[in-house]
Amino acid sequence: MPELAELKLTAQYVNESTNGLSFTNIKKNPVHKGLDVEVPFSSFTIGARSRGKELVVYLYDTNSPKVIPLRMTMGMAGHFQLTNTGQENKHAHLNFYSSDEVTLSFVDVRRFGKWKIGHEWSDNRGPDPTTEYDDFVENINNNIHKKAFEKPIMEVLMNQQYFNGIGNYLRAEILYRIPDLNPFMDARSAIENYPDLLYYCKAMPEYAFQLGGGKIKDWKNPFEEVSSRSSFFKCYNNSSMCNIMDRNNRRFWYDPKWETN
DNA sequence: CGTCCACGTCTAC
DNA sequence: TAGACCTGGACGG
Repeated sequence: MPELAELKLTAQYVNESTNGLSFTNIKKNPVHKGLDVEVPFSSFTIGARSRGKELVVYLYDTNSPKVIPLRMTMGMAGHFQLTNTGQENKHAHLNFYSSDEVTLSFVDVRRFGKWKIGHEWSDNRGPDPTTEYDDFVENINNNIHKKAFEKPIMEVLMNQQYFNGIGNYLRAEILYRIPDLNPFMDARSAIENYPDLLYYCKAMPEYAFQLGGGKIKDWKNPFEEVSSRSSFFKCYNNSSMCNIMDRNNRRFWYDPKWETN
């Protein structure tokens, strides 16, 4: 999916693009199998926050202090787009109609994104390593004795219970930035012996955010910023690096010096 | 034309 | 631990 940095940019985009707008209803595209979203307010404003790979859109009643959260994930390609009403994207699957001739759409070509009204953050996902760093570290330290940390660090970095927001490109770029760490080392030893590792789980997504997001083909940066992709991607999808399919069938990119035969 | 691949979960043997 | 869920771009014949 869009990973942590893209989620953060998405929340920022929702907030900036809908500033001053008043919404009247939310409609699901009938081709999508997801749940319908009924908003019991005749008029509402919206605001978004991200935490790891989740996004919550808050719906604020114009006529009362009531607020309803809408929990979302972006799947592999989900993003938001503000268009003139009637000009919505072919793959717009949730449309937030405003009374100002514009519509905010959740656009998701592959329809892997999900949503659930009335819910905030999932409790099976850990703290955000960028905005809740101390909690993120504590959550790992409190659980590091568990069996989950006996797996290779390159796999454990994708476990959202502990590394909420780290995805396939971030794990590759994080591990590549720690030259002495063998990415196939068990996670417990890796975390105990390479204290930089947890810090990089905060620093790398923050860096990607500053550059305007990962800039991978399926994800459209809503700000259209010109970012220097090459300064971020040193390993992921780089043909001079090695890659293998991991136990979860995701391609892991890594430094050839760790090549396993 | 066809096959493979993609920033992610999910649930069913 | 496979698949299922999806579309579309890249690339091969």
